Amino acid sequence: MTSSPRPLDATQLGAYFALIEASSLLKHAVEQQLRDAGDLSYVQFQLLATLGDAPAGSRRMTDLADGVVYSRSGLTYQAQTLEKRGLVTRIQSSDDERSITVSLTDDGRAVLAKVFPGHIAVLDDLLFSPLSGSDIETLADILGRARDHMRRTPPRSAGPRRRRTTPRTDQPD
Amino acid sequence: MTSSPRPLDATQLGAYFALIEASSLLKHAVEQQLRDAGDLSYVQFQLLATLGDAPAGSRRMTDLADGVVYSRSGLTYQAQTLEKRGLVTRIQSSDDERSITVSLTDDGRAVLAKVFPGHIAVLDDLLFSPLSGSDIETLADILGRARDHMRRTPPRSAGPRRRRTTPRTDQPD
DNA sequence: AGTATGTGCTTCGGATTCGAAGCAACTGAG
DNA sequence: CTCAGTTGCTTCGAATCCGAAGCACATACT
Repeated sequence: MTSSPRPLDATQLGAYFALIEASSLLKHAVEQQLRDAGDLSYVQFQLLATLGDAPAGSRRMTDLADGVVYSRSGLTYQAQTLEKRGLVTRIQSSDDERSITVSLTDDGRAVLAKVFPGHIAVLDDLLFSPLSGSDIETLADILGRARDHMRRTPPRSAGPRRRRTTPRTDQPD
Repeated sequence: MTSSPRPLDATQLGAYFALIEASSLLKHAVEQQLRDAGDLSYVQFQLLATLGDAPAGSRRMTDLADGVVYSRSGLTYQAQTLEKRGLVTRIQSSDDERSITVSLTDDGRAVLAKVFPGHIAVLDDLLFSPLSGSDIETLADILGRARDHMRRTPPRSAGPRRRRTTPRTDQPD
């Protein structure tokens, strides 16, 4: 069973490790900056930033969770925390009785603004400085494609409801 | 103070988000695979893999922590867990009385082997499949450079080891 | 040698995390 | 309308995580 798992070639391995290491190192550094610039955790920042980017500064809980790749329960926790700090509000959607709309408050925007310059500085220092303009373009392109692919690929073996996806080999459905 | 923070241009933003999102999505997916293939968390896998890669299948705690970008206390916790499961051993270095050498056991190697094929499958499906060979090469190159840069850049404002903390205004070194 | 500093690891306490289970509102088929 | 299945969110319990503090060995400076 553990026979030749078709080993990744060196390049693939290198790309994989570089991806994981780079993102970990970057996240770690950013986390520190955020911590002492505005007492925010990385997720919290991601949430505020996502909201700030949204059309009306607001999004549904679920969309937010998907956006930052987070568990729903985790998001509930963080949303409560952020609400307590007055950085976001949570109101029930009149449209959908069970849906909750999270919105950025003015305070939230303020914190975001306060933290942003330092955030960018870290990115410049750590991520962009050793790369050329075209490197960055290329990176955005390649990783963008990878991300899009992952976003649209359902979790392996977790899809209990694949209506099609499978060429009805045993399940006519 | 919050005046024009010199906004990142669209490409930079795109690269940054793509990096974070891609790594998060990938990590998440891999985590699930590892969980039900060998009941390992991502860090645990990283640790075993790092050890498996090491010359004698062993490393010092500190090096291990740096390698996977983890806190020391977190590593202590995981090392204990892995030791309890018999996947690694921890022995004091005879050389350095306070240093601990973590080594992969045969069981550890077995688990690693058991989990590896599925791990690679996930990588192929999610990360590599939408990329060309040269994409992967390029990715490895660019991210590799970024990672190396970050590894050698000390944490901002964490003052590596300024001898006196004071800018020799009174201390002529 | 003798003291100040540095290094390696663990313990401690508290914050965060996630999955599973639960609840309420929606949806679609009869 | 009514029932079964979904979907959106929260609660719960247990695992994990990190930084600060602590401890013991090592090294440097005098």
